Amino acid sequence: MARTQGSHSDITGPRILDAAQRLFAQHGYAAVSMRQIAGAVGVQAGALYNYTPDKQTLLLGLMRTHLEELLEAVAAEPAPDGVMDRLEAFTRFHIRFHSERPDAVFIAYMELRNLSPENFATIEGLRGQYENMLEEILRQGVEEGVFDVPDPKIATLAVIAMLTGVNTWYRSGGRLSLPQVEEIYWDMVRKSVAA
Amino acid sequence: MARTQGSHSDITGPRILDAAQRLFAQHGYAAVSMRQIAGAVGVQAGALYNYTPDKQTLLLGLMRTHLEELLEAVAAEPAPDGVMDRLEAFTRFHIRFHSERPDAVFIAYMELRNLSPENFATIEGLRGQYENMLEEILRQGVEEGVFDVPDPKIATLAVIAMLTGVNTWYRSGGRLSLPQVEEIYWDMVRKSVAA
DNA sequence: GTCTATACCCTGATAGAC
DNA sequence: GTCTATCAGGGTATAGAC
Repeated sequence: MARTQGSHSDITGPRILDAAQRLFAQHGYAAVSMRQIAGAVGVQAGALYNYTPDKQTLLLGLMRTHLEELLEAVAAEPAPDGVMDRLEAFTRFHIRFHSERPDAVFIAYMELRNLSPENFATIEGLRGQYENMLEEILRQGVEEGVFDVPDPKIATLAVIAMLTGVNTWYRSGGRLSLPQVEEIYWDMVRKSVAA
Repeated sequence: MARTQGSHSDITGPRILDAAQRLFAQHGYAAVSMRQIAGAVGVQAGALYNYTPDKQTLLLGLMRTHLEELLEAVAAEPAPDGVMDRLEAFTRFHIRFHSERPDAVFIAYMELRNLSPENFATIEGLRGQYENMLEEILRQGVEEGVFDVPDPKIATLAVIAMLTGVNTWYRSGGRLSLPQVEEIYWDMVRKSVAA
């Protein structure tokens, strides 16, 4: 049933973002209609436009929020002294943070095609900032002789691809606990860049 | 200009598949219309239905063909004797095969959501066959004491995620040649599972 | 702030002429 | 085998009442 009229801006806004994130992750941005999102929230399609100028901006907002939260969270992590400890902290942080937000991660990787060139550049810039943190760890480790990778940039992409791959199979309550997953991946990351 | 009537089944069929693969990879399955595909081929939308019963079957065909070709190609590779050599062969084959088919790979990973449950099961079955080949190599290597991974299944997924990640950045004619890429990744794979 | 109503366009798919 | 024409439905976004 349609609700009666009234002011709900403070709760409708977040509910729209939640519904859009869930639906975009499940069916894909292009396959989800504004009517579906509105239906999930319990309003009519037209009401969505009090909160977003258009569908594209809704997507951009989700992706930017995700990446900004990622950068804030990684900046808030305690940074150990040694490069090996920093690599371990990064690895465990990445797995933990990403496994907690499967929908946002999925969208941030899968829906890049639907961004305008400027918006794409914005998002890629944020992602690049995150990647640079790992790259810096690897570069310093190579300098110190602790790591041995022929190309820190490529090694960065390889490690991140491996770690983000956790999201394709990990489910809370499955065969392996998250600490076990962290352990397995940290073991592989550590060895893969070892001197 | 529209072409005149005539029989072109032998060339139109493959051209439809090529156009669909390119467009699906570029914009996403849901964002591409049958009219766009027809336009790229140079026919009217109705003509597509001489070649596929519907859009969904077009997608399934692309994904199944890709995975069947993958399985055929990996089966046709010479299999070395030792597990270390087999892992190296698998690594290099994977990078080479996937880098040659970026569009098909992209679709096979990104459009799983758009498959019906039965079709999804089919595709996942084929993918599982491929993954099992790597898993077998790792299991045997662990038995022989050549590799040390706590969980061969997870290690398989981790290695494949890392290797498939090449497709997100590698471009022919870029900074690194494919043999150089193979070398970098083989180095990391080898170490990551090393005993 | 939400509703209803609607403009306007595009969608997948089909029918029947050629 | 391809065309034109068409159907029924759904797409984003807006206008104006309340």
